[in-house]
Amino acid sequence: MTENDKQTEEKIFEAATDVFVEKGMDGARMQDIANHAGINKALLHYYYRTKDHLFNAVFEKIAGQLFKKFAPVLDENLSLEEKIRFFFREHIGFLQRNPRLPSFLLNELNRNPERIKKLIQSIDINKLWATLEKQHKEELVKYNITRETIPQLMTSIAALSVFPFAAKAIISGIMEKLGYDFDEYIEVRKKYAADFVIKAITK
Amino acid sequence: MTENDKQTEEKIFEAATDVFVEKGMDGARMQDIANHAGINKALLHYYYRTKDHLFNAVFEKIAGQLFKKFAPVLDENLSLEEKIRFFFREHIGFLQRNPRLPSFLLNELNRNPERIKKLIQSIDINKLWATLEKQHKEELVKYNITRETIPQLMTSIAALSVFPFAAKAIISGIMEKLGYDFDEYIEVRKKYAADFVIKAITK
DNA sequence: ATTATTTTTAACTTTTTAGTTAAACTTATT
DNA sequence: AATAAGTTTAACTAAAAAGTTAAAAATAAT
Repeated sequence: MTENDKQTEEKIFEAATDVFVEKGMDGARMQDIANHAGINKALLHYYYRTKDHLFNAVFEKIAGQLFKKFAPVLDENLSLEEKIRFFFREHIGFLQRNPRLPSFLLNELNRNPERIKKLIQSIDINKLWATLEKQHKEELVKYNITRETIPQLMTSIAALSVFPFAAKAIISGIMEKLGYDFDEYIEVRKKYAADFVIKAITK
Repeated sequence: MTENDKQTEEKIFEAATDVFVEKGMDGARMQDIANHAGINKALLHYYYRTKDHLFNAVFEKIAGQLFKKFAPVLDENLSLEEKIRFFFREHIGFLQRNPRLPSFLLNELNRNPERIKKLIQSIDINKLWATLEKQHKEELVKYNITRETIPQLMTSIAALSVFPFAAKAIISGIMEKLGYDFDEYIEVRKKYAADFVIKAITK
């Protein structure tokens, strides 16, 4: 009963996640989601009244997942370099398991900027900088990191991790042509990106 | 007559570009395009039989524009460092004028990977490497650039330039919250990204 | 002026898709 | 066994959007 409820509700949710992530809100079809879940449209609407409801549920879960990956890195008890390496290993690892999330999220956010305010509430850059300053006071002098350049640095780190997946279609196409494998390229990238950033910020 | 034809055909094409780039193929409406062009739907179909025809025309032009920006940089008579600075200035400059292209292109390519083969034909990485090796034989010893790491380096450069625009909605949201301006952030980025890369690849 | 071309008007068809409904059926609960 | 909840079936409505049509009006070409 309640067990069963959750089973099918989850089946629906997972199917919806797959379809929305692949096709986007506009491209997704309720019938397609029902098929993926192995049920019929009537039951789909029985659980989620409208496409919007379903989409919002999916979107918020996904957005939460991706952003939560960023935050706790700074709290680890590691040196700055180790944190950077840790971040790329974990974050790229997460994206390996969810390669289509970046493209999906970036696109839906660009189309619907209202969604962003909610997400941004959870990010407090001032606090982030405070943590960084406290934990790495002595270390920071070795690096070209100032309060002014933090946005540039943060977005650069995000870019190096996220972009290969956001542009996966093109990059894997080029890789294939060169006889390389996208998955290998990504595996190598965990270290390359970390080295790249550390080198770039070291005085 | 023929003059007029081109006028309205261009009007349509520009309107279609605007709408497709903003809404994507699935989200765009033919009626909306007609309105933007200041004409009616009948005339729109008179010039472009179907939505698909119109979209393909728009997509190919845009994709061509963006990729052409990458290639000719290497042919300039400049040092490697100067080329890197030149690239970020030019490429980010282009994206400043066309901020929505990255999100649009990445998304449509991910949804429709067949399109990619056409685009990739125009890129010849082997030739690119040959040019690089020839023009910078002596210089290259100063840098951590090998044939093996070229894909990593190239995608990193692309990432640093393109990602801020692909993620503009989020980044400008965060900037706003911090009292910074996205446009200033981008202006600064032309130099920051160049310095970042040069520092990262210098031995 | 006349003819040809472009453009508008406005109603129309067709297709696709979201969402509804009611009845029958199945499975779990008591 | 009886009741309730979950699920299917299949036909349906309503709305949105693509695409069509034919006739009238405006504009350009000869």
